Amino acid sequence: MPGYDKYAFEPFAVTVDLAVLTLRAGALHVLLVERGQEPYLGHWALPGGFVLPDESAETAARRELAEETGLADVSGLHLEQLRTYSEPGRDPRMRVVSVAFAALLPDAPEPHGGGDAAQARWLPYDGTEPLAFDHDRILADAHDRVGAKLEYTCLATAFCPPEFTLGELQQVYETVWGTGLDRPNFRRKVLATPGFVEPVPGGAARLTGGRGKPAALYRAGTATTLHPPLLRPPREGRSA
Amino acid sequence: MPGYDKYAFEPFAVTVDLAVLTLRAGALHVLLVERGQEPYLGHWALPGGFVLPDESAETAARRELAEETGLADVSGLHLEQLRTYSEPGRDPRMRVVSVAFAALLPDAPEPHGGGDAAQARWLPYDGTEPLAFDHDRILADAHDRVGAKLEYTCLATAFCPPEFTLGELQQVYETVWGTGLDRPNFRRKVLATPGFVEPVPGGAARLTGGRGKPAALYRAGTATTLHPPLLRPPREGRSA
DNA sequence: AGGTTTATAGTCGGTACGACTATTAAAGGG
DNA sequence: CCCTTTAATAGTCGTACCGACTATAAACCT
Repeated sequence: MPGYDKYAFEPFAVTVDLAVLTLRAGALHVLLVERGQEPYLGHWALPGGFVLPDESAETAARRELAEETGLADVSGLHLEQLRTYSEPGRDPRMRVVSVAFAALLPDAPEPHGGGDAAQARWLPYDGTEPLAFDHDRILADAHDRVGAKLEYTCLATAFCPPEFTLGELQQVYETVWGTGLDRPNFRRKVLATPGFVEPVPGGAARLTGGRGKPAALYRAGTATTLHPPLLRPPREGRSA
Repeated sequence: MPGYDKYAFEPFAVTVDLAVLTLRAGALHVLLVERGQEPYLGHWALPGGFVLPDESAETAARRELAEETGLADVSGLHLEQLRTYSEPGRDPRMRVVSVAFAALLPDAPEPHGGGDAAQARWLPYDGTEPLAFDHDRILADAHDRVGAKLEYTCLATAFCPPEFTLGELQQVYETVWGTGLDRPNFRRKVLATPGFVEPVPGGAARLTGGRGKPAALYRAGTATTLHPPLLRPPREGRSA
């Protein structure tokens, strides 16, 4: 290693942790794996793994995403770096620095333990999961980040299939934020934002399994940011 | 290392890189160090260094910040993790994963090479600096992040001394965004946001060295977020 | 004193958004 | 087959907020 004193630094293990979020039946779900060894044996944890020698953290994250979800093609999925967790004691065995990512998926099938032996499952997110290591904090940070980015980006479409209704898009906001939104106002706002969604030409209704008037279908537009933003309703609970 | 196969991972060097920003004479400046060895000998680079065995990245960043600026107390300065850069080839010597931070300072004295031998200097930021490694990208990301956070947080006060005028606060926005703002409107917006700033009781003027009516002094308030946000004027240059 | 400079106060019109009502198009039940 | 139910879509109204602009106040300079 020319140029570096070989004792000037401590070598670390570098891993990625993934907060994989999706909407299932109107509720926010997160992909978790059950730990098969100590520490935290039997606890739920975020999927993740080591960064390989020739990988960037982003590459490793996408590889892990494919392995853990069992999906054939994860190239189109939204993957976003959250931040890096590096507290000295966060893994009792050794010094591990973990780069955390959030991944957003349309409703996906139950994973059948792709690469890893440990079982992976979708579990509903309620903000109070006790997870292994500092993973509950990572998950909470992921939720915060996604909720904030819904306000000023077009990120919500990452939770939707290629063609979706405005009602489904609204469900994304309501589920992530945990609030209700007025339907006509939401519709007006989304349609008034150029490039957020564009109508599917012949898009009458999807195969109508439901009651009521079938909704028109839309695709994600080309815009990435919302100007002006779509602000979530201010919390009533002003603490005194 | 119980529980880990000792060959399951590659050890990495973990460093922190700092984009230290300040306002000097109405222009955005960044703290840079001149490299004293290959690679990039003689190039400007962001200050930074290795994360020590018992440090988190945040702790290492604040230590480096103190060393490089030469400031006695950096505990009150705003320090924010940007993201982690981990491309395999970003340092030609070895595998280095770097956690990048942005630090915001009120106008600070010229650093006199605190801990490191390499000279550190404030240089004006114009967005086109060719820096060592991928530091120009880190710096651009820092600028983007700070500009975005000015919109929906009270971050601007981190660039100001403990007591400041509204004109100085406006200068922060104008300098970071590179746009002009209407002074009465800016004033109305800031004062209408509860907790953004609070007036200094006996705060007439600062030692008035300037011409014109002396401005009232304010301190940073307790609020951290701006609801509704203070949006930057939309860019006119809609590319075709 | 008069003019310059900068801070502060106030006005006015347009846009956007929250709350609400009305209409339309499907499914289902008697 | 009509009538109810359900959900999507259309439209209205008042207000908060924001951009653009004008007016006043308080310092300094010559």
